[in-house]
Amino acid sequence: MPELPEVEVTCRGLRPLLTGRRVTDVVVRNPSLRVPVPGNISDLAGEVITSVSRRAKYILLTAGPKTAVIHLGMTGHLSVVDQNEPLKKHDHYDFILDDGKLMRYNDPRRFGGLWLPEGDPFSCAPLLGLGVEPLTDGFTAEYLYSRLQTRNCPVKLSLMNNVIVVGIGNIYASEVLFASGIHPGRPSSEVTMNECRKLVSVIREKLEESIRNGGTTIRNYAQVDGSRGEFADRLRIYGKKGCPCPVCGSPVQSVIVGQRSTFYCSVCQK
DNA sequence: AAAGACACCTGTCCGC
DNA sequence: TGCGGACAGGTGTCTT
Repeated sequence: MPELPEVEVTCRGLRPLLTGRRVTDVVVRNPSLRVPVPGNISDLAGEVITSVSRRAKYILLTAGPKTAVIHLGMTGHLSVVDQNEPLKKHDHYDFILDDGKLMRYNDPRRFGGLWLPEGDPFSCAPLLGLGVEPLTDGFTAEYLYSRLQTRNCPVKLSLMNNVIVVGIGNIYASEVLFASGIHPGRPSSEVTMNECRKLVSVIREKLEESIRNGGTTIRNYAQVDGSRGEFADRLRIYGKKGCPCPVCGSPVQSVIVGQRSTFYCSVCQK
């Protein structure tokens, strides 16, 4: 599923298609998601969408006084299509729009979620306690260093820990550690201040480069218009087990860290 | 408090 | 061709 760049690309694709549109109805076809579609989602009907934004890997869709919070899980996908678009397997819900189109959520693995919190959306369960956004000024080397100092888990897990920094998932964790020359299994507390400087700058570069390229499509992910994310062609280490390291040529290694496949070069990363 | 295991699902791919 | 097993972009919960 989508990591930060894929969610950001989805937001940017949705924004011009949804902003200013009235939601005339909400059709829930299959509410069964990891976080089931709430009954009050139909409260959105009649409201005009005023903004589409993102916090971590959550999409925030504000309509009138309400904000729907959408998570794509591993395989969730949002598209905006004509109202006569034929249904596909795993189409879960539609927001019907006043221009003859609808926004449709499809999710084969059903790991996604949908919330319509009462009151301040940032106070609702999934958004509470999230760490810093990596593309904001608050994400500094000093901040990262201070958070890594107190942990002994592998640095890869700290980068994927939403309490520290949000939006970095399994693909980008391997990519940024490779680009920073840091072994994914290194204890977090042994990462130096200089390495944190490198990490912060590489994380910004990689996420922004991916957003510019429409995100990463390995299997399911697609942009709102259905096109693939071209950053897949720019991955340097993720999924490259046995291939020559793009820097030194030695074979890319694969190891399980935190129950997730992890890719690294044993020569370039220490 | 932190880390690890596991659960939630379906689809796809690979080896036998 | 069929079948079993491994694996897939996330995250919440339970156990150590």
